[in-house]
Amino acid sequence: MIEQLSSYQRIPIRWIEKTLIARVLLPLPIHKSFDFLVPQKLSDDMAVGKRVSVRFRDKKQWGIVAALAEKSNHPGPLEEIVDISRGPAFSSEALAFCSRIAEQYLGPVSLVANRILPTQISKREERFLSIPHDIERMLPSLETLSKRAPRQADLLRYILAHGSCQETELRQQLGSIHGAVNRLLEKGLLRKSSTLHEVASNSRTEETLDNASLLKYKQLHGKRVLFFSASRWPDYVRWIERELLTSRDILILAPEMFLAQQLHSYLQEHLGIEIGLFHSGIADGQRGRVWERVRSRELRFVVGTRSALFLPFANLGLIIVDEEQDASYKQQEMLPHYHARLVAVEKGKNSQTIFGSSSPSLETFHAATRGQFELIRPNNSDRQINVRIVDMNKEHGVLSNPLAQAIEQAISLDKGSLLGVNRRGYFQAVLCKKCGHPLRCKHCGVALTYHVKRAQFVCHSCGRSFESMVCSDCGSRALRFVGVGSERLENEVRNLFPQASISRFDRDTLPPRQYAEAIQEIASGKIDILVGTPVIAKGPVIPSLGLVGAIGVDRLLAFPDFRAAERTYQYLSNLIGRMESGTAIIQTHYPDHYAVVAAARRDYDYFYESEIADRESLFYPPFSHLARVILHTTASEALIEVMHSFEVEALGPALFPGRGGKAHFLIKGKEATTVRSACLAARKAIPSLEIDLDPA
DNA sequence: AATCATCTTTAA
DNA sequence: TAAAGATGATTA
Repeated sequence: MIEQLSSYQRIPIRWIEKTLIARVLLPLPIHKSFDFLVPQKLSDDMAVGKRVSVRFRDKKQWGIVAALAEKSNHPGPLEEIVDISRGPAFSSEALAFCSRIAEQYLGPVSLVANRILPTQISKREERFLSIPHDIERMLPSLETLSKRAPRQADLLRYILAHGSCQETELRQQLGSIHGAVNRLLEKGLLRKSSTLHEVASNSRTEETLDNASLLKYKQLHGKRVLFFSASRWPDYVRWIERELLTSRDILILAPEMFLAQQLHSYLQEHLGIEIGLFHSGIADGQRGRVWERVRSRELRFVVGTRSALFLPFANLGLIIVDEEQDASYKQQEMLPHYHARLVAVEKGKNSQTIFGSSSPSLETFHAATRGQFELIRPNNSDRQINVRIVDMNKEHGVLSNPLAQAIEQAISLDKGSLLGVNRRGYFQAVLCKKCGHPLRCKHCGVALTYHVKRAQFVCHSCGRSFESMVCSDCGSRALRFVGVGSERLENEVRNLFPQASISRFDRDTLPPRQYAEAIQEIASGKIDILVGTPVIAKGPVIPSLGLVGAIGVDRLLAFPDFRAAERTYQYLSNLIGRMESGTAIIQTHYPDHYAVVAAARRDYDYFYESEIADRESLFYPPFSHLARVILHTTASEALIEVMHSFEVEALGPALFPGRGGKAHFLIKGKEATTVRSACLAARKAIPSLEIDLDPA
């Protein structure tokens, strides 16, 4: 109170009376901000990027301050800001960046900014758990614990295997651990500290850090690099080590939560420093804490998923986007529909940007061949893998003979088998009975989908439909519908190998914990056969594997999307890449398809050459840019009208399966800016238009 | 997004 | 003709 009075006297009257106005972004899907008065008592704490509480439409609402001004254009009276949050806030640069991205993707800034900023900040400081003694002294206690307290034993084993880690990581991997941690701390078998302590273990470090043969690839020259390599993590460690010598910030992205998690513990283990972890699976309070520590520059190194791009880094020196080809980098459901790859390039304008991949996306590789990326491609494919394509036109049943035999052999050799099955397609794929090729749309080359209800073949890309079709390759009228689900496969495998232990997971979104468990089980030999959906293809090598099987790839290949072949190739090569040495078997009805053949030969260039030619002749990315717009069928005419005045093609309308009255168009143009401005103009004419630029 | 005013359709 | 339904503008 006294302080306030004294500062009162120092400031001349006219300054006090000058009103301060805050432009506030409220969590509404509209493209404007609302002005509020900043009361005198809050003016000291006020800053752009802060979260503030206001009365809006007679209700309390939280919003974010977009700007401060002295005058308002609003004719009516202004409400006062009620309070300023002490939780996470944007730095003004981070807010500007967020606005720029939202605008670029034509999404409402107000909604996007409010979604990106965490709401709470956890007060509890994360501490590191480590082991105070050396391993020999721990072993007896570990044995006694195993009998009476298996939970505590598990925990110790995890730390012994992975090195010191944070409590959050342990919780993600092992579940609820609070009690066990406290008891171990009481017994003095565990140590808690605010900095990362190295564990007295000699099992780590040597395998990667002395890999001198790769040293020649370790110097970075360009701002943008495509690092095309099957094993990348050790090189990341090198590059990060070099970057750590400067005082700039580091951001590493992984496509999925569980991959971010794995990469995080790998890097923390090999670098021995504290690294932040940021993804949507982390509790909000903890995310808020990471956010604030980044903002205060206390934390300068974060591993996370695409949402980590919006963290308030002040001075990014290095961005690594691992598995850059992964489709998860595209934000599909929520606004804005950004692609993390493009956002990373934008964010990393002044820093080193590295895209890492074992099979780069066509766009990125194409850009690299044109000199837009420096290509680093070590020749390190010395794996002993024997790939075999099984022509399912000559086999019947779910499991082919060669695959069944290979599984039997793997079991007898005590090696694990990984069976990937694609249950992703909701609709049936249509294949020609004679030549096994999928039916394709004559106009866009995209695989057709059969709609049972409408009894029509529909192209989901351009909206054209056909009553009947003949095979575009051989002219045959005989068609077949294919479909193998993971459950059916699991049953089949159980029937054939009743003595084997089999595990399956088929949800696409797994808690990282379960995923890690399943991989751990097959790595340790606890299970013989693991059946799973395409997620199991993602991740580093599992050493104990001796067999990889791909079942039902045809669905991926027949997916109604121009990227179907690319996805198939990537999926297959990732799946095969999880194995160090052994046999891989691909079951397919079209064994001659270039995506299958290229994956089997482990020949990226062959795939690239075939696919890029297709893309060019059909005018698909990277030769064109796309946007998908969703509207009510009645507005179709208006949309076509608007599109006429731009140099774009409007393909559609394609009716939405399920949602009545809604349809989507595909907008295709040579330049990204043309497509964007065409969509912008279209939204002016049709306000309810949903826009997705660079759709997946 | 939620709310309120206005215009349109619908069933008796 | 009243009531239900769709549309549109507004929010500070």
